[in-house]
Amino acid sequence: MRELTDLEKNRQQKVSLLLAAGMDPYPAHAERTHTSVQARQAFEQAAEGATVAATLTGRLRSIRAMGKAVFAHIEDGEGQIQLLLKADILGKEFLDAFRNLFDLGDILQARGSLFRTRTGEITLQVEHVAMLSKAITPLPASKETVAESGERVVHSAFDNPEARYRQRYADLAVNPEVREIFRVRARMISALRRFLDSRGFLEVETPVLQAVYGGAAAKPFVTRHHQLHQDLYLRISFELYLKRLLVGGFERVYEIGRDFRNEGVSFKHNPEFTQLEFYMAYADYRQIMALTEEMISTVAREVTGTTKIDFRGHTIDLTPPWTRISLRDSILELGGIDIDAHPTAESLSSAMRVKGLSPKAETNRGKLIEGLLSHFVEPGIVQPTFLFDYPRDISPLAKGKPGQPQTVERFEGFVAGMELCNAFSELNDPLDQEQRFLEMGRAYSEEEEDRHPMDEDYLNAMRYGMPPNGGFGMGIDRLAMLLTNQPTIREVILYPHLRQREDEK
RNA sequence: GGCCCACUAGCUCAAUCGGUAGAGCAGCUGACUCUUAAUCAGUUGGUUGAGGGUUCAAGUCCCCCGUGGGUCACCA
Repeated sequence: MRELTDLEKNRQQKVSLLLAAGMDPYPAHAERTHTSVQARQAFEQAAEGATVAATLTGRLRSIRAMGKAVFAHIEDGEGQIQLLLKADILGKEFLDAFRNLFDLGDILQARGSLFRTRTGEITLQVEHVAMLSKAITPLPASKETVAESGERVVHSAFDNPEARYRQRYADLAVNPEVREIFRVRARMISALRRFLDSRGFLEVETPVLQAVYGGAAAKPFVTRHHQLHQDLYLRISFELYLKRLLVGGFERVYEIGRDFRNEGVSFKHNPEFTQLEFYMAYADYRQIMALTEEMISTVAREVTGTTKIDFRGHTIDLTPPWTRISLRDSILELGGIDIDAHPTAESLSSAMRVKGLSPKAETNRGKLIEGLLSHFVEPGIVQPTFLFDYPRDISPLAKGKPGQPQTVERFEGFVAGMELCNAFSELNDPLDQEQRFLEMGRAYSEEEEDRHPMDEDYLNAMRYGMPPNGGFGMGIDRLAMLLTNQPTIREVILYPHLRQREDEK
């Protein structure tokens, strides 16, 4: 265990002093009659001159001691409220004890009556105080003032990202705007559920531990079941399990849960992230596209009150309809290469070299096209845009486009230079699906980690007959970034993955 | 995994050309009964991320390691 700092030792001593003074520093029971917001409301609604008694609880966030009176603010789940402790009410001895034994960060309970100070602030005139939890470690010191412009100015803000993520509890305790991000995130997820529930979707849960992983191109995390002597993979997508349910007769299903991908970490990638996937029988990718823009604009309106959101200096208008452009047209327009004129990887590679690009050798046509997409198209997309009709050889679970052997009915939604969602008319032909699995298997050598196992059971399910359906997947964290105007995924994940520190090993 | 940047008091940050490590807040002592970054006076607090090297002298220069941030690669 680490040694306590001098500040902490000092506070630790106050625990025994509190006990000696007959005050339990960590009592089991607390009382509260009002939250800070309720107290203010009660005072404002009471008749002029009436006494409004209240018992409040919260964390001590500021103390201004001035002789025989002490002003302080406590903060509860809804905000801050001021306390006034006066010697002529509490007695000089108790006021001294308060000043000696209570510190910033302590959680306390205060009983008294509400009044308005000369400066107009509704304040609790305190008649009794009890400690609810003595804080040993001081919270990171930060103070805030309100400038004359009305803008909130934070002094000595606790804003070092590493420290904030590693001690998210301290971050949340001192940065109310961080708490707000996670409130918005929670409202966003319940709005998504409401939207899908109201359209007849059934929420289900499928295995996180899987013997055969699939549904996306990603390296999995491997774990071990000791009793069964079996390696298991943490899922990289829900897709194959959810579509099995369509075979079983559920026509509309969705799942919100965690996916795990053993890949690089960046401002838009965390090793574990929250995904929404839904599958809708008898819909194709065009219908899913319409449902997508409706869902996201509805959720944005419910959560932020508008479909025009501010994100990193842009105003993004999520109001339907979103721009629709085929992948071919977008690459032709922005990159000057017509992918339809290049049916082979070789031909496309040479066209790319003419444009000064250096495509990797031994890669398939689809991956080259994907490279063109991320090079020419993705970074420039600010307003919500659907790119549609993707290469078949990077979409093994999507249904082919009639008459176009190299293209599948698939779209991705992009906003603010980020891929937000991915959807397609799902392949439901078991023979075709088996072919695709075999093609994917041939595309990688035995050693390559990207090589994916054949999912025989999934083919079995499909042979029983799967209704035609449209499927959809979206990174919830990225939507949360958008709706909370945060530049990195770490700001919208409570405990983003960080390397373990040497001194913690 | 590559490259760039950062790491100094509990928190936020200074420290000129390599020359005694400082400030604000927090803390501690005291004054003060309408304050709100309260104010005023005094004061404590440091293995400068770890280790090694160069030098009379290293927070500063070099090497190596750690952690983080950014970026690239990777990511049907």
